[in-house]
Formats: sequence, C-alpha cells, structure tokens
Amino acid sequence: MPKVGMEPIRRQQLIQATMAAIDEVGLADATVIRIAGHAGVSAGIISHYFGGKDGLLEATMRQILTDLGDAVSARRRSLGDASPRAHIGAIIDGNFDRSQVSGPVAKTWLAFWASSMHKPQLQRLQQVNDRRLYSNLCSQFRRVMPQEPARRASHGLAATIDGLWLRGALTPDGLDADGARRLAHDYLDQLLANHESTPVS
Amino acid sequence: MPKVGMEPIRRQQLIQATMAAIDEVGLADATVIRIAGHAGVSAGIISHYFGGKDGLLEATMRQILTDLGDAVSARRRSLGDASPRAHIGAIIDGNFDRSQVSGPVAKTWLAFWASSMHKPQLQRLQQVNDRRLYSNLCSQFRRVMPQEPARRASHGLAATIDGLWLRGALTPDGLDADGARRLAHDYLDQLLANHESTPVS
DNA sequence: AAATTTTTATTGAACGTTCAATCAATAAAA
DNA sequence: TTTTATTGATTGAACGTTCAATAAAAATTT
Repeated sequence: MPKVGMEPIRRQQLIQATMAAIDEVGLADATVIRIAGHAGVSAGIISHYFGGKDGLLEATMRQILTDLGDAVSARRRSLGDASPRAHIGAIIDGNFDRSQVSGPVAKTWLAFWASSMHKPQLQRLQQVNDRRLYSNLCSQFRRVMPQEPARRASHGLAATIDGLWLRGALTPDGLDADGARRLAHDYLDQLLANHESTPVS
Repeated sequence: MPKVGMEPIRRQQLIQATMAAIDEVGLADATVIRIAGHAGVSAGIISHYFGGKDGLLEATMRQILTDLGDAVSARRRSLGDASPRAHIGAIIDGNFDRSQVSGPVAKTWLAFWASSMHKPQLQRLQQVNDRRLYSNLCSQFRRVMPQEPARRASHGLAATIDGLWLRGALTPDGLDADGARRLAHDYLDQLLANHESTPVS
C-alpha cells in the first residue's frame, strides 16, 4: 500500500519491532524475518530503509541512547544552577525514566552492551554515551569536592546505576524503577555527606 | 594421538578455548571450528565430550561461576565468626579476585549474562549464583541492622559489584581490580556507618 | 472528471553463505 | 588384536541479501 512519506513511519516501526523481537527471543534469534513480522512488513524492507540488518541494529541502539540522553536533559534543563545534589539527582531520575526501564528497552540495552564489545560501530556509540554520563556526574561533584574524590564518586555512582539496570534487565518482573532510584539517591547522599564542610542538619 | 584418560584434559582445554574465542570475537562469532582451533583439536570433538555446542557453553558458564564461588569461599573460610564488615569485605574481594577479572573471563561472563535472558539453562545457573551472593550479603548485614535496610544494602552493594564488572568488561584496558575493590569497600563502609549504634572513632 | 502515465513502496522467491552436527575412516595406545 | 581417541568431509537447516515483479498512489494528460 504505497503512500508517500512512509520512510519515517517505517523506520520507527522497524526500530520498535527490533526491540520487541530482542525482548522476545534475544539478539541472537532476532532474525530479519521475525523483526519484519513484528512490524507487519516483509523482510526485504529492512535492507531498503537501513541498508541491511546491521544498519537497523545501529539505529535501534542510537535511539535508545538518544532517548536516555533526552530524559536526562529534560529533567536538568529546568534546574538552572541549582545544587549539585539536584543536578545529580536529575541525572539519576533520568536514567530510571519510565520510558527507559520497560522490559524491551532494558533487555535490548543489555544485549547491545554485550554486543558492543566486539562491534566497533556499537562500541563507539556506547563510549560516547558513557563519557557523557561520567563527565556530567564529574562536573557536578567537582563543585563540592576535589578532583580525585569527584572522579571516584562519579565512577562509583555510574557503576551503581549500570548495575541496577543490569540486574533489572534480568529480573523476570523487570526493573523496580522506584526502588532503584531510591537506592541510587541514598548512595548519592552518602557520597555528598562525606565531603560536606557545613553540615546543615 | 589417542592416549587414555584424555577426557578431563580435553574438557578443560575446550572450556578455556571457549573463553579465549569469546574474548577474541564475541559469543555470536565463537563457532565450534574457532573454539576447537584455539584448543588445537578438530570441531567434532566438542560434540563428543559435551554433546554439542550448547553443552560446552553451559559447562563454561558453570566453571566461571564455580571459580567465583570458590574465590569467595576461600577468603571467608578463615574468618570464622569475624565481623560482618570482614565477611562482606571478603565477599567483595572474592568477586574481584585476579582469576575472575581477566579480560577473557570478564567478557565471557558478560556475554553469558546477556545470553541467559533467553536461555533457560543459563538463566538457572545465573539465578543460583545471584541468590547466593544476595543471601550471603543479606545474612551478614542482618547482624548489624534490621531486615529491610539489610535487604536494601545487599541489593545496592550487589548492583555496585555487578556494575563495576560490567564497566570493567567494556573498558579497553580491562577492569581495574584494585580501584573497583576500593570503591566497593568505601560503599560498604558507608552502608555500615548508617547503622552503627556505637560510633567508635 | 476520466483516463493515462509516472513515481513510490513493497513483496517474496531465489541465491550464496555459514553453521552445528554426524559418522565412517583412521591412527595411536593398550 | 582390541580399545580408545580423533579427524574432517558431508549434510541439512537457517540466515541475510538481492532484485524482478507488483500494486497502489500521485501526477499528468485528455
């Protein structure tokens, strides 16, 4: 049923179908036929719009990382020059945003993470995202502590966030976003408390 | 060159070769021919000793988890009824044991983790290991805090350990075991400090 | 407004490749 | 001579990609 302007629609459908297929049977068994079936189209269309299966997988990972970045940015934009705690809290909340922690997204994210160890194209995306999270955390921690402790705090908090995702992806019931957020915030409070020069309460 | 009693030797060789192959090209491209090549044998031998490729992969994951459990047990055995901090510290150290954090092992571990989302056999192994870590942590935290905080502390510390592994597997230079251990110990100290009824220093 | 042509979107069978598994043949040790 | 260990060519299944054929919409002409 050829109607003009299908490209953006099909691209989005196929990216969603990719996540659905990976959620269903894993990356290894997410064949082009299965993905196309989820989108209600034929297999050939994937090569037409993405140049091949690899192009579709890369586009899917890029979408996940873009959504993640947007979720963080949206929460930080309204903060202005608020406290480091507020900014880092927003980063945490953005990382556990609803749209990011659904079963399909979490499983796809983990599958890509593992796959990126040996696919340069995916590894590049992964590292860009990683460094953005780390440097955002670091520059906020730097406002209340010296460089070396700030680096350690950033590394620890980033690891905790990723670890909670990792465990959430494997849990049958999916990630408990509220519980994870609370845990990360508690950790953040403790990291900050260690470097407070003027204890308030 | 048929000599009697080759079975345990070949099994070990093939398990090591599996990790080497996954480290080299990833789980998706770790074919039986490549694995057999790493062990210096022919592909057919894999089906002979492990019943098929799946059997070899399961044996490899089982070995990684067994080694991990042994590394933890060995450090705790000499502790007797020492402090919770000492026991949990030993669990942390065991998880960042030298034999566990080498590039091949870390990458294989992550590959299996992702794969276990959709392979019941691997998922079972994964969950047994997971619950062991969690309940070990929990029973130690319980000695110094109520049940609910102990659960939260265990979940948080387990997530941090896994997160450090995850990031270590992806880092080009491999996991910085000492740095990771220090971070996990700092987190542990903070978790315990929040529930100390008799502040000593 | 009807008929025609052009453009765009889509299909799905065919093709070449790659993989794990099999098993008859082989060779060294017992 | 018997037993045990190992090989590697073969087989069948499954995969991603390609491309000629098709069909619907849009544009153009009558």
